[in-house]
Amino acid sequence: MSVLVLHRRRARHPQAAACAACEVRAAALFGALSDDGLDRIHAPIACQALPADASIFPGGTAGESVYTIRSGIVRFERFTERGDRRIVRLAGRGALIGLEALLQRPYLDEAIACTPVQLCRIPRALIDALDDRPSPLPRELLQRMQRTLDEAEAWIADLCSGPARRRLLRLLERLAHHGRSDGTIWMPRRDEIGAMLDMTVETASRLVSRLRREAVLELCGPRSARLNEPLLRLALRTADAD
Amino acid sequence: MSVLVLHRRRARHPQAAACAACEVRAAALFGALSDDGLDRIHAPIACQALPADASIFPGGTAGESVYTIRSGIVRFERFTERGDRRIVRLAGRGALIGLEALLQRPYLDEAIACTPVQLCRIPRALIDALDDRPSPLPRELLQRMQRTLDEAEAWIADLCSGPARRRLLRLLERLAHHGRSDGTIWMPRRDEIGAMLDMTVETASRLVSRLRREAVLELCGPRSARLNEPLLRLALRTADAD
DNA sequence: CGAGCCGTTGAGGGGATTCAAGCTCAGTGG
DNA sequence: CCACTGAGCTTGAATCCCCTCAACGGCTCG
Repeated sequence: MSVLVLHRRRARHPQAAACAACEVRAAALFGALSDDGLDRIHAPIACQALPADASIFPGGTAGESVYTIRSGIVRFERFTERGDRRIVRLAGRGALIGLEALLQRPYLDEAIACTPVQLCRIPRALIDALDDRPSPLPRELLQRMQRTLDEAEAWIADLCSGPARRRLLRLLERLAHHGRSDGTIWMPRRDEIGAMLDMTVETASRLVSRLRREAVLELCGPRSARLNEPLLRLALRTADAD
Repeated sequence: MSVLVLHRRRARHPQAAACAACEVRAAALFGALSDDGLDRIHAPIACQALPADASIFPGGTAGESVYTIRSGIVRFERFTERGDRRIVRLAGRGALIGLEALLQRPYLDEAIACTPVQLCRIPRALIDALDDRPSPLPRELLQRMQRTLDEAEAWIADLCSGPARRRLLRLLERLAHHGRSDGTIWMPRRDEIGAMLDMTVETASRLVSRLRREAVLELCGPRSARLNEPLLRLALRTADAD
């Protein structure tokens, strides 16, 4: 790993020149910045090369940098609620990873090099300095998009893994969070369950019927149901145990 | 559907008052805006109520508005490459949907009301007006996050659906896009394939071996392989046919 | 050389799909 | 009024895909 610490000069900033000349610039974050904007960068950008299987950042830790991938492939790993490993994303050349750092959030997943990778590590302070107007809207938008992305990855981890019964229980758990004020939830049609959880209507129907017999679920109306949340949690724990 | 067309007044803008009083304001987009920012809004915001199963916007069309969900649940549907329907996301109260409009992109998925919903339709021009600084960075960031989200949803649609063989073929197709200059691709270990596609190492191994016998794939080195792309496409079409 | 990781292959069982039939219920028209 | 119809849900039986458990070979290490 080589660290380039660069200082501001009269004429043109050397890091700006380096980024302008960077082969992945067009695809990378600063491709959208003018040369003038690049000149304003005077914080250190660390270029690092990592071997395959090296961890770029661990999941759950406070992020202080974003990274652009100059070459190689990076995967994002997390553990499902049940506890087994799941890869939820791949990122390749030109991708900007670790965006959580911009929002002062912990990294969601562990990022691991699939192949040898070359990265540019960009401290958060640097981007903050480029975006110094007190403008709440972009930040709010970024937070929202980040949350949406979080949920998409959680969907992959929770609703696309394991046997059908567990996926359905996880879905019901989520629907409970969107519950109505009268304690009922939106109950999808069987084919909608199938489209969410990748199963056939028959399987969905069988599983729902079974949950009904187990009193986890009580149907009230065509697209409405009532959950027995303690029993749901119990069923989830049992399904996770094995 | 009721449309509120509001005009600027001397004192405080009525839409600003409406948004300030909105019950979901804390969770919604303009929660982060100051009252002063809200006063700057003078474009029409349409509040609409839709019944269950109504389409909010179709997939693939140019988006002109974002929406906040005031109540209800919305699902996002698309069709997998194979052609069957897949629900890739759910959004509930307070969520901001249709962000593609801010980036002048077509909506990715069709958004459909699961329950009766109440929405606030916010024209793109309104948000653009609030963010009038010519600042390339936030827009670039938004685009990147949007692309990441797109890929996450495509992952759900392609890599979490259907039989194991098809999921593996789709994965290989993606890895080909990240191919190295010498024509080889990064070949994941069998347990990594398992973590990406939710299958066991044994299944992954069997399928890889079979693709090798079919000459779709040729292993060269421990984590490197060469694809026969015509055969890969053929295999994909065959797997999609049934 | 034994230990451990990684990949492969086999046998058996279980879970999900497929194919099929029957059910309820709302809407329709004779 | 009531058969008719179709949509949505349920259940059964047979099949098949994938998982589990198990054993084995190649390979790199200490």
